[in-house]
Amino acid sequence: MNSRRSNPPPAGKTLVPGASPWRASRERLRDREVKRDAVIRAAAREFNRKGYHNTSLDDIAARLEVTKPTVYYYVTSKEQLLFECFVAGVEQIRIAFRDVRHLAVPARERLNAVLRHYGEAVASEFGWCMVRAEDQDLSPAMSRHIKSLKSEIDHGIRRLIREGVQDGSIQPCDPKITAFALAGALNWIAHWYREDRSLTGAQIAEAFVAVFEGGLRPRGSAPRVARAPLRRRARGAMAR
Amino acid sequence: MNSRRSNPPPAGKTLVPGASPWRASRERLRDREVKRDAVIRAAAREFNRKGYHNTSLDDIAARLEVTKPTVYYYVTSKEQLLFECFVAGVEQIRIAFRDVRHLAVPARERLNAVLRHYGEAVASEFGWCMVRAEDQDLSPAMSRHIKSLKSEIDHGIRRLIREGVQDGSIQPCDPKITAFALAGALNWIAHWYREDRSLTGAQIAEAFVAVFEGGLRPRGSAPRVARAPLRRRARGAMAR
DNA sequence: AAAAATACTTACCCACCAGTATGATCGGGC
DNA sequence: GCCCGATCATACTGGTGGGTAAGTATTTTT
Repeated sequence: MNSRRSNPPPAGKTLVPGASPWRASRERLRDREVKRDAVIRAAAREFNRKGYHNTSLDDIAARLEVTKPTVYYYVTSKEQLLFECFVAGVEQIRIAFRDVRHLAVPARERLNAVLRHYGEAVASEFGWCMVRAEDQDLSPAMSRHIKSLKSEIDHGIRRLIREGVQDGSIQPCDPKITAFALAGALNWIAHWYREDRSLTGAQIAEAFVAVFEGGLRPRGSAPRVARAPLRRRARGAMAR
Repeated sequence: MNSRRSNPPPAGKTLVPGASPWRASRERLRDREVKRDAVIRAAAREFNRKGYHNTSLDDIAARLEVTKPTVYYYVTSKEQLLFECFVAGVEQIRIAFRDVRHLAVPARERLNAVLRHYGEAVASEFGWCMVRAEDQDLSPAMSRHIKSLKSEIDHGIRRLIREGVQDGSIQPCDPKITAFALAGALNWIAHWYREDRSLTGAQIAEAFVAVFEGGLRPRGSAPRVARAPLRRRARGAMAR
């Protein structure tokens, strides 16, 4: 492959974000962790671009200007690569929960803060892996682990909703179904955010929270909007 | 749509939902369309269970108690199989738009009706394929076709939102981001509905619409809930 | 300087799978 | 009885991609 190697004086490439650390590895940075991180990050980028199954380890290696066995030197399997990306993404959300736990504000405010960080995490480079890590693609052990982490987050959201309903800051609702709606909307960001980057992750999260909070129906002014008939009627043509 | 078809004396298997029509094919049922439908339906089920890439055509064939070439007799490629499943799912949503178009009710009501059918479609057997049909997995031509259909639905939702804002039935908001939030929440149903079937698709859709409409913040009573300080503060620990 | 650990590479294996060539079987029309 | 076309099976190919064996260069340790 490239076999560049020993490039001491030249290669003054400061540090391009997507570049490979092998380039300047001649000098220092004997740090294994740094390289391992680079491998995982490269994997995340490729998974994000082409999906897990359409990305080969040769692709990832090529992106790093290395060969496949080198990737295996830092990682034991492809599935571990996906798992690490997943954990990297999910960790941000767990931190958000921790940060918010001991705040003396209504539960709805705490929930909003978590959802904002959630949205940003999904829009991050690991967002795709976090959201799309399928249990089907992973060994039973890792599948269970991932499910457990996902469940933890899900129940964290439900808990905040429940607390909000109790302290009156959130409209009475079913915590489970509401949590699914909120998380689903945010998770889906990973699907379209690659192609439409007109907003930052924080802006999207903020806008979503605004939608969740206010709802579609107008508030205050214009209280009653034609309590029209209809409702329950467009049936028949639908029932496949 | 289903299989079955005159079941004379033998093969008295009443009618298992996931059964293969080949079973009794000994008699007649020379109907090509019926079998083709069964193939696509079986594919949808397998994709739903194990994902597109983890499902081989041998799996699908085995499920039908047939061999792979038989599947190819009714379908030209694996990607076409996915495409057909996608179209089957998306068609239900397009019908919902058509049904609702000429209704003399506020746009929010029309939107709700569409969203309800949308949710039911996602919870249907083709929901997974519709939602997860990745452009990455398909040829450029089919990818474009799918994107076009998805975009059509997306813009249909945006349009209803825009009309709702104009006729006053929907709170002023950004149609694009709001449509993403709504569609995302509904799309995500496909991810968890396989494991948690405690509710029907219609019930879920109804509950989601209620959340979208009302929002989290309580209405009417309890108007101001501790306009507390905080807000914008849990930073630093997050910026990874 | 020799030995050992580190960090890679080249070259390979092999399981799996989409897709196909070929041919068997069966029903119906003559 | 016989051909014909529709329907399906057996048996194969070709390519891809995860994973590995074994060797090489470089640095560190003793």
